Order: sequence, then structure tokens, then C-alpha cells
Amino acid sequence: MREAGQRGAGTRARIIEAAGRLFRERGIDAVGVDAVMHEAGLTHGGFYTHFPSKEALVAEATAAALARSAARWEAVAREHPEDGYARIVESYLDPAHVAGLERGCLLAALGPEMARRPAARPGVTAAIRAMLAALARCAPGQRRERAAATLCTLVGAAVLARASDDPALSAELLQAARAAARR
Amino acid sequence: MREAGQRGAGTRARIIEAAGRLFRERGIDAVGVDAVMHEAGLTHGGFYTHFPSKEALVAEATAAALARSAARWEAVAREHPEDGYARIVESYLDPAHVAGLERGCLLAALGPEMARRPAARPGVTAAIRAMLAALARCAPGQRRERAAATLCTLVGAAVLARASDDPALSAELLQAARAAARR
DNA sequence: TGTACATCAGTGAACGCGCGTTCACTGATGTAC
DNA sequence: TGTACATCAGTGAACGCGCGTTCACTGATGTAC
Repeated sequence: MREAGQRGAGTRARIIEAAGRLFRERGIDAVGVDAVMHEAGLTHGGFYTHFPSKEALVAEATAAALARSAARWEAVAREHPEDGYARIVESYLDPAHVAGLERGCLLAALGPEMARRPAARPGVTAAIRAMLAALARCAPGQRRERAAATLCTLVGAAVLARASDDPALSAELLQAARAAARR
Repeated sequence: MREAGQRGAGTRARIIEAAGRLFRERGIDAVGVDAVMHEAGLTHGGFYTHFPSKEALVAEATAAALARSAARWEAVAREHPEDGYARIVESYLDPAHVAGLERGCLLAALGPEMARRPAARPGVTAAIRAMLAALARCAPGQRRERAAATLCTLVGAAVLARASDDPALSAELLQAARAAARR
């Protein structure tokens, strides 16, 4: 069960990844330490070997998921200087991204919950800055302002498309967001 | 304590209003039936005289708060056919609205949480439609598409501005959203 | 290389607490006469 | 108008349950000799 030579290294990373997934999928308050550990293939008692509290895990897991998204945006911006902006917009508004909540952008999945968790806000702020910088590197026009507006549009579109009951309305919102980002 | 001739009518409305406020402020899972009843000036036991479950209150209180916002937008659109669009955008992105979470737009305060609550989604969907229709009545250009994109931008801006730790970054996001809505 | 001991990641039972919900009761209001 | 009874919104104690956290223990791995 334990990888030779590492004394359980990797377990911590597995807990963080499981937490990131479950939090996005069900919401932070709806996911217990128990559920996270089970998802990571462990029993709940061992949790405190790795983290001092659930709140510490929340801060770390959300920051990690956000840093991952930001890194992806940065890679796209770096590798596609001409159409990086369009690529980021399209993949964000792709119905598959909107549907795959548990692997998608944490800002859209947990934004308001993050605002209420002081311990998690520094990570969120850093991620917003990083995503903004990546988008600004390849956005058209007033790059920085355009990047900020587009980030707002993307996050809002994902939030609303997920909250809506009606697939046609969700599709309309995503389509309008796409058009606005292009405009 | 009880209004003559109404046998406690108004109590139900008071519970709904208190719940709408507390849910937006602290998040739904973080607010107990106990807290809602106390905010409404009652003891928790009486809750089930008015609602069959907390989930029923959630559906009703969120729908009521959303319907109120939608009605306000409709009133603005009706009374200000020329600059209703600008008025709605400005007041939504006003720092006071963003700061006053507990009385602000429920989509921005609880959007992702709503998406996870089947009982609440019909109310959310209806509110999105109503707000969209109000905005479209006074939006410039391709009215309907413009309204949908602007709704996304407004909600995303409020979510991100609240989640960010850094007032300057929050202000930048709101400013960029304002510019995009005008563009 | 082999043996004895130390370490510590992980186990699983147990804890106290707060939550959603239930229920027997109260007492102010409404109704019947 | 006054009295007796019925109603039912609201009270507050109690319930079971799940959560975050603690802790004594286990057993595989690493280290010392």
C-alpha cells in the first residue's frame, strides 16, 4: 500500500486533489473530512497527520486547484501568442467545461464560498491576478481591461449556465458570453 | 406581539426575509433553522408551522429574493426606457451593492450553491429569464444577446470582486466590467 | 547480511457539539351562544 | 355584551445523526549495530 522509499509521500497530494474535486462538486460545507479521506482511499483518522484542520485543507486544496488553472492559462498564452485569448475563452465556455464542474475552474464553482473564507482568499486573489496576467498577455485592444472584463464574463457565464434549469437558456448565456468576449 | 386580526400573518414573510438575508450573507449551509428563526424574532420550534423542511424554506426564500431583484430591474426598464440599461449596470457594479452582499443580487451571492440544490433551480431559472427580459428591453444593439452577455459580466464581476482580498484588484474588475457593458 | 529497535503514516473507536426535526404544551385570539 | 370553548401560532425541551477532532494502537518501513 505504501510506495517504497517515500514513507507515504504522495498521500498528502492525493488528499489535496480529492478535496479539490469534491469541494467543487458538492460545495465545501457539504463535504466532510471523512468523505475527502475516503475519496483518497484512506480512513478519516489519519487526516490530522497531514493537516491541522479542515479549514487548512480548504485553503490548500482550493489554492492548488486555482494555481493549476492559472498555470494552464499561462501555458496557453505562452504557446499561442496569436490565438491564446480565443483558445482560453472557447475552452472555458465549452459545455464540457461547464458540465465538468468538479474538474473545472474553482472560481466559478466556489467563488461566493471563497469570499466567506478568510483563509482561502489570498489564494483566490493570487489566482485572479495570475489568470488576468495570462489573459492580458494575449488579449486584443486594451489588453488589461479586456482581460479583466472577459474574466468576469467567463465566470459569470459558467455560474449562470450551471444554475439554470433550462439547457436552452444555459446555451444562450454561454453563446452570448462567447460573442461578447470576441467583440 | 401578534397583529390583531391576522393570527400571525406576516410571520411567514418575516422568516422568508430573514432567511434571504442570512443565506446571502453566510451561505446556506452555514445558516441553521435556529439562526433564521432567531433573526425573525422567534424560537426555532415554530419553524415547522410554516415550512415542511429547511429545503422548502431555501427554495422559497431564494426565489423571493430573486423575484424582488427581477421586479426592480423590470421597474427600472419600464420607467427609464432610454437609460435603464446603464442604470441597471451602474447600480449592480456600485461598490455599495458589491459590499452589501446580504441585500444584493442572490445570483452573485449564492449562484454555485443554487446549482447544487434541485429544489431551488426553477426559481433561479425564472429569475434569470426575468432579469434577461428586463435588460433586453433597454439594452443597445443586439438587445437580447447583449443582455445575456451583460448579465454574465455583472454576476462574474460581483463574484470576483467579493472573492478578491485586494481592494484595488476588486475595483479594477468592477471598472473593467463597467467598460465592457458600455462598449 | 541479519537481527532488534525506533519511527510514524495510517486505523478505527470515541468525544462533544450543532444541526434538522419532533412533540407536548401554552396562551392569545376567534367563535358560538 | 359577556362567558365558555376551540383553535392554532409559537415555545422550549428532547431526539438522533453527522461532523470535526482526538487518541491509543498497529504494522510496515528505516536505522543501528
